[in-house]
Amino acid sequence: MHGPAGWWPAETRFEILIGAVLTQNTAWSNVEKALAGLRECGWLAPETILDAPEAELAAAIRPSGYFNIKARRLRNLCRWFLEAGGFPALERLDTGSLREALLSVNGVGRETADDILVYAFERPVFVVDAYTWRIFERLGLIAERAGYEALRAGVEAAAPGADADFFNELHALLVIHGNRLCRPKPLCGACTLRDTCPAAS
DNA sequence: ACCCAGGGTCATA
DNA sequence: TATGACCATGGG
Repeated sequence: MHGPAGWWPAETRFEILIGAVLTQNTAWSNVEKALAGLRECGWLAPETILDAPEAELAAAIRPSGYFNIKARRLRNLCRWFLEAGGFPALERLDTGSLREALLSVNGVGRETADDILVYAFERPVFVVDAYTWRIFERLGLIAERAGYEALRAGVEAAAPGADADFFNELHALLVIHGNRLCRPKPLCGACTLRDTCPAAS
């Protein structure tokens, strides 16, 4: 009914890693502006980002907020990515090892790591974010604030055999419909079902 | 003027 | 382990 969401919005695979950092506690509309700034400078690949002066890098991503910190985090991530051998080498790691490697980067926390695992490496991982807590608590699916790992592993265990596409869509829909600024379009008034209402599709 | 947005690190207790 | 301060922009 609501999908497919078609995540992650990016032109290249590495751009997903960049977007995952830029969107930390930030509206995606602002991330798009920052990505456009990077695109203008030709700074969407790890080599070119590392080659850029950090102050200018920060200026390019200014609209995404926290630009000084995020400029440093992007450089940390790029340095790690190249030193690790890029996608060909990283793809050979099992999901647990790859997750640990991502978490070793200063600026990459659990949610950012899991974003990258699902959307750039197509691993079956459940991403827990603020919307997940809000929605799961509201639905009574969790009694109190369990830890991040407990909820992630719990949902993954509850969906045995689910592939990366499943977790891709699940997280995307939780974000899209958990967003207070993204209310569903109202029905036309004559209709009672969204499926059949021409105004709300 | 305020609240919110696809978090994470660091210092402190 | 668990809080709190800090980072900072743009739209509703």
